[in-house]
Amino acid sequence: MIMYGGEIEKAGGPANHMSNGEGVVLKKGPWTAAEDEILYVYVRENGEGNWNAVQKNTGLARCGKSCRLRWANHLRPNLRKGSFTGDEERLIIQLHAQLGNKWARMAAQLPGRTDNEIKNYWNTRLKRLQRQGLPLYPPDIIPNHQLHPHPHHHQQNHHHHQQHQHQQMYFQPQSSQPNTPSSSPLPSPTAINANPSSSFTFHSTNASTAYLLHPLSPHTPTTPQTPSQVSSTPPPPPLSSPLSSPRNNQYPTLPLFTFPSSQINNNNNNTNFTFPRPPPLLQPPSSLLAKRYNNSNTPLNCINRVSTAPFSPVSRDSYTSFLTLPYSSPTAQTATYHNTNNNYSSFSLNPSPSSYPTTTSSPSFLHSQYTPNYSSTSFHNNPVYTMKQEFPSNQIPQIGVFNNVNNFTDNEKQKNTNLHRRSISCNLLEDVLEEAEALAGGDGDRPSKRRQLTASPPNHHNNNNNDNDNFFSVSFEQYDSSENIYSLQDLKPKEEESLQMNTMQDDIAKLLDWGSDSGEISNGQSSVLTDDNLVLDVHQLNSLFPADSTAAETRTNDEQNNNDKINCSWDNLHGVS
DNA sequence: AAATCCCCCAACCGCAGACAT
DNA sequence: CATGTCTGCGGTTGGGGGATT
Repeated sequence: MIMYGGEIEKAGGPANHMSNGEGVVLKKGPWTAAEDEILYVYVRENGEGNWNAVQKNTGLARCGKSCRLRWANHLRPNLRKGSFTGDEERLIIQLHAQLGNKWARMAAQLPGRTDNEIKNYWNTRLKRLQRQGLPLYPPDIIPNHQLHPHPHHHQQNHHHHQQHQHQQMYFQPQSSQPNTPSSSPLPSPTAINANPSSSFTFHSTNASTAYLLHPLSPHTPTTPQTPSQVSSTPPPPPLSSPLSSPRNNQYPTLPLFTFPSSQINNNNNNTNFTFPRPPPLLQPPSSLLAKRYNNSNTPLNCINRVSTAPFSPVSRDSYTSFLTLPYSSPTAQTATYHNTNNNYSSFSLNPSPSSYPTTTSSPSFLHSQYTPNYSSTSFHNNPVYTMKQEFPSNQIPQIGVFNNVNNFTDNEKQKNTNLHRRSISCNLLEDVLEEAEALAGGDGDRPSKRRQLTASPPNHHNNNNNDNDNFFSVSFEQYDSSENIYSLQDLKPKEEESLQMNTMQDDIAKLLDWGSDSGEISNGQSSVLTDDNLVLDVHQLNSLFPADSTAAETRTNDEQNNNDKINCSWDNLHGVS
């Protein structure tokens, strides 16, 4: 096997290397373009997971952890690079106030962002504010630990003595409960939401913030509700079937940050409001996706794994397929909402090429003008690279490149199409399972750490929008801004949904058998836990974060015809790709 | 112009949980 | 049940580069 070590000789001395225990010298330090290409191609072929096998199968002189990190932070599709937007920053602050240094969980709320990015951002911000003597949080955000001090509760990883120390050291101006350096100032997420039916309470010192989070309530009010009303009357449990999907129309999307303060009732300056735990996010039966591979050095191809499962879970083909298949007009898959200015914004429920930021730099091998030679010798000899070996920070694969790399046959495309059809119908079952677990009093509310939030993006690459596809067609075009009501159209009739339920009885039974199982899947995003007690509806986040505006700049005319609106792809949604 | 500071960010490390054997 | 492996998370480090002194 040819070992590719990048620029070992050039880049590093002995300190830049380590052994994998089998005499293979593994490289450390910055990744080169060639290494990226190897990793990218490998993941494309084999899916995520089993990272240690990358080195074994490709000769890439990188440890599994390094490969995983590189993929998650730089190579995976739909990464959103560049500076945080104001909305993102605001959300980060809010999330940090609620979650503390739970970067991965915060990243789950910021489509396309990685935990590392958020962590870096926060640490930088922390440092700056400390230096300037400014408070960490704006006056309208009170950190959760000040509202729900659990001085005796230690976080799960309390061994991290440094955790939150900065905040403890600094952010004390309003705290009546001193935090000792050894105790986490933040309530445990588990403690917050130990009860499946418990609600998450967010406290805000003004109505503005409350309003921002109002849409998080899945119980869309039929009449305008002031934050105080929301606070005083905890929403009742859903009257409809508890077997609900966050993707269905029960929980329409409202923009979180687009409401001008003038429209907000400012009478209540100290608002507490409560919203119930959101419906479970979609995830396949975890046992289907147990990321344990066979003992051979060759990891199971994800597609093969999928094909043997009763349902089609999500795998890497969830993105590769939509990346490689022709993009079709999202006619029935575009959800449009009015904001309060009566402007239209929209996002597409199906991933579209135009949803990819394209003006940020990308690994050169991902660009169409670069035709890599995939022979290992070319990797080794590296004769074709003329670009700087190390990428800049913003590296985003482009759709066109994937098309270049993926020469899927028509049969393969059809296979992917079918897989996604099944994925779509499977997602409802997964929700059913989740809810059933919760109703059964199991610990479905607290999925194991390894159970990752995943669902397949509805792959509308064919133009035959059959019922399965329409299942995810949600249009918010009847939002009445004057009453803050979202009416829904283009929805699948309840009866049809019920029929689907009935026809899936047997499968549900199977699923229930798997309920206690635990596993993990790869979602093509950075790690995302599913036991969020503050999981924002991904639709809401989609409304929050329209695709990188730069994407629109490079769209082709045809694409613009199809997507004359801002698009966010499913793959931008953490855990839903 | 050089030194220093600061910001940004990629990547590493250690640890713990989940799972397989 | 013990042990080993894999993975994910959070904390930390160190280099590059721009701004400032």
